[in-house]
Amino acid sequence: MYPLMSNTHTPGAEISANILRWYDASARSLPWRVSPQDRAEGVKPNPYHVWLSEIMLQQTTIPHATRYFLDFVKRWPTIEDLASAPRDDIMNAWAGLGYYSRARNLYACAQEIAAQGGFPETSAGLIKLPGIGPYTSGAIAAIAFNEQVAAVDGNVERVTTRLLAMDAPLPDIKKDIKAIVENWVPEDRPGDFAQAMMDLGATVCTPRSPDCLICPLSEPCKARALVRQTDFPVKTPKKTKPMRHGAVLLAIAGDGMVAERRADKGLLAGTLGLPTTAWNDVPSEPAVASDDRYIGRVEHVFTHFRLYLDVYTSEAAEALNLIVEGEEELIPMSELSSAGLPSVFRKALNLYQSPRGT
DNA sequence: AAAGCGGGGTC
DNA sequence: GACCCAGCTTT
Repeated sequence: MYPLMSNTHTPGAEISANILRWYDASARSLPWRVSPQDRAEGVKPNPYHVWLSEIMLQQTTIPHATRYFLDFVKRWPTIEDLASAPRDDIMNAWAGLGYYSRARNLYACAQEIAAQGGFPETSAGLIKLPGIGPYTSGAIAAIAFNEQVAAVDGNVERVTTRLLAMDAPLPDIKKDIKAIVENWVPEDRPGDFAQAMMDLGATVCTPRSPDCLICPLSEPCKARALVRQTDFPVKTPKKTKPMRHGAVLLAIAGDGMVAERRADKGLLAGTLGLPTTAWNDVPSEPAVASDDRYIGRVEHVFTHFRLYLDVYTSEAAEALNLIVEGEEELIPMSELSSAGLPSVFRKALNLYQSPRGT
């Protein structure tokens, strides 16, 4: 009846059986996860928790995202709570987590789901929602709704390209990997299988030093047979990051500091920002003489450039060619640490509050 | 297909 | 320094 399952001795069936056996004994315990034992007893994952964790974990490590996840579910226990909160509250709570379009899409997605009365329960329905792409739709559908679908993230790419010694570079073979892994997804435990593949990649089949001696897939692994484990996956080379330079103003007025909500598009879109100049490709001359109006310089690495930012106090305002983005707010100094500044501005603030050499 | 988009950890 | 991380969206 199921062509792919007609032969239980296919490599795929063996792979899923071995990895699920390993997962039952070695699954990581995570706040948003239902353990394989609990799942076997009928415990269902909370789709809201699965979705929220998946969005937070896009290109983000578990230690970094976990605190945010716990804060969010405590503050907004249901997706309806999240959907009815002010958008800036979500933006501020996301500050420091990065990739802020995720926060904007999180809010938009929550509102769509609340309006629909609940989550779509298929990957085809999920992928239409903002912030949910090929990986996340598969992950939520498999983990929360047991759809027989593959969730191919960086871990799964690594495990699969090693297992099959796939020489073609990523991201060209993303779709090939998805099609291959989809054939391994077991009928009865798609959610556990998805999490098992990710756990294996994160804890055993690691990027630099895979622990093949404890790997449940070491026997069929072609990369191991070739002793070329770390040659996979092959990736197209990345461009080197250019440098940019600019200045930021710490405008202290009375008991507060001037900040502004940044524009809805582009870098750090929708976050709370400090007044800043344009960020240029060439170093600019100091706006004021080296005196007490100049605090120092901070460095921050973004996805596609490295920024050097000179930090000045209020008195330098007229000397700087500041960009006016939105409506200014005066944030009380006592609330600044929890106001939702992204990391680059937090670094500038920290330099002022605890000066150090540059 | 390529570029834009954060931030922190590791070796 | 380079690489990695439960990638998505826009061009």
